[in-house]
Parts: sequence; C-alpha cells; structure tokens
Amino acid sequence: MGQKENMEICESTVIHEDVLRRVRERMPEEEPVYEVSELFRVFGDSTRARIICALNLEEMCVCDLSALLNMTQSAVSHQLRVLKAARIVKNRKAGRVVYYSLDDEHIGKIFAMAFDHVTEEEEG
Amino acid sequence: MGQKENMEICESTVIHEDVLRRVRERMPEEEPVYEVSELFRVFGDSTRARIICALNLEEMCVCDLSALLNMTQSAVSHQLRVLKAARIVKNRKAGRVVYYSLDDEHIGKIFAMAFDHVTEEEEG
DNA sequence: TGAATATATGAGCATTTGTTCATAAATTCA
DNA sequence: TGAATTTATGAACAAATGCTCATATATTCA
Repeated sequence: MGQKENMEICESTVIHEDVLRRVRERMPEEEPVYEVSELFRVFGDSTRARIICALNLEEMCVCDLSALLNMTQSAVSHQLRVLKAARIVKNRKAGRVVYYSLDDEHIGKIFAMAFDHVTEEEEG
Repeated sequence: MGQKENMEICESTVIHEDVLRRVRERMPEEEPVYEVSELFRVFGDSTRARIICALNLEEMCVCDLSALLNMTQSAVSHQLRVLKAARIVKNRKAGRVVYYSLDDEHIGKIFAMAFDHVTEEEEG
C-alpha cells in the first residue's frame, strides 16, 4: 500500500490512511494558514489586544493610549509599529500628534467573536 | 483640570481628556481582554494553527497528525497539550490511540473569519 | 532659530516559546 | 508476563519577544 515509501520520508507511523488522505485533500493551502497564524500571533499579546480594543472604540493618539494603558510611550509606540506592519492599524498625522485607528472593520468582528467565546465558557 | 495628579501616577501627557474618558468608560473589562489575547496567543503559532485546521475537518490521532504535518510525534504532542489546556481541543482514548478533535464550533468560525481577512487583503 | 513636545527607533536584557532528545506511562497482543 | 506500540512529559537549548533606556526625528511656537 505504498506505506513504506511514506515511512522513508516521515518516520511516524500512519494508522488511518483514509483519514490522512481526506484531510490532505481538504486542508487549506499552507500560505493562508501561515498568514492567519501570523495575524493571531499579533493579536495574542495583551498590550496589543488592549490597544486594539481601545481603537475599536475611537481613534487615539500615542500619548493618550499610553495614559490609558498606563504604559511607557516607548512601549506603546513599539507595539503600534508591530500593529501597523501587520496592517491592523493605520495612522494619520496632525502636527506632531499621530492618531491611530483600526485599519479594517474585520478586526473588530474577529475580536467580538473571540469575546463571545471566552465569555460563554463558564459551562465547562 | 486635575491633570497634575494624573501626571504623578502616569508620567505620560494626556492630550485629549474627553477621548480618554469616553474610551475608559466603554473599554471592556481587563479580565476578558486578557483571556481573548491568551486565546489568540495559542492560535498564533503555525503548528497549532495547522493542527486546528486539520481537526476542523476531522477527528485525528496523534501519529496521523504528525504524519500530516511532517513533524515529530513529540512536538505534536506538546502542542496538543497546549491546545487542550486552552480548551481548544478535546480528546478521546480508544486503546492506545488518542483521538483529538476541536472542543468548540466557535473555533472554526473564528478561523474562517481570519481566513476571510487575510485572503481579502490584496486590495492594499 | 531655539526650546518644547510628540513620536519613533536601536541596543540591551530578561523572559517566553517551540523544538529535540531521551524516556516514562499506558495499552495491546502473543 | 513481556515485547511492541502509541502517547505524554521533562530537561535543555536556541530563537523570538516585549520592555526599558537613551536618543533621534519631526513639528510647533515664541
């Protein structure tokens, strides 16, 4: 059953060849999976999550954000850079003040769904 | 304007007190924000994301998963532990084989939404 | 122009993370 | 019971991460 060739490539034993075949057929492409995990990686820090929650309510400048989060301007600025590189926030400059806002309405929806998930979990 | 007291607590300057007040009023509680970021943190690794995508299609055992992902059984098992601790997957034991599946249908939906986001992003 | 202010950034550092390797635990079957 | 097999786990280590500190950049205003 061609199993031996498989085992040369990958040392792990395969128990359910049919399952494996079906899943391989229907698995999403590698590239979008990496992009999705990258998106989640950026979401997955509490400072960035708090920034996103704030900007989901209103556009804010850096120093107001750092007051809100009670964090250094530098720390907030570093994280805003990460968020901007990931195209999660955008900014607009007005004089020396830089205003940040969410770049996409999807973001808020994904967060809302995640909130649903964590708050509906007191059954377990 | 009570600003000086604020500055004793937090050294950052506040430019827009009204914005800050409104955002503070409407910000979600700290606890659920941490839980959401923790959920995303777990999603935010490509190995775990691939496992989730696979289990979103079908229940699978550890060795089939490690064949699918072309990764060590140990590495997969470690990640499954992380996923189980986060209540993202559940397992069922049948003899020596342990079958894993998604613990919640929310997970698939959140991923689907994230896929939409990353694939709809060629407008730039 | 020069001081003040808002933001950005690079280096350094402690912490966290994901994998590997070796091995333990649990189960099946002869 | 003992060999084989599937999964789980602990230690170790390299890589990534998030913050701090110092400082650069950009803009305003007197």
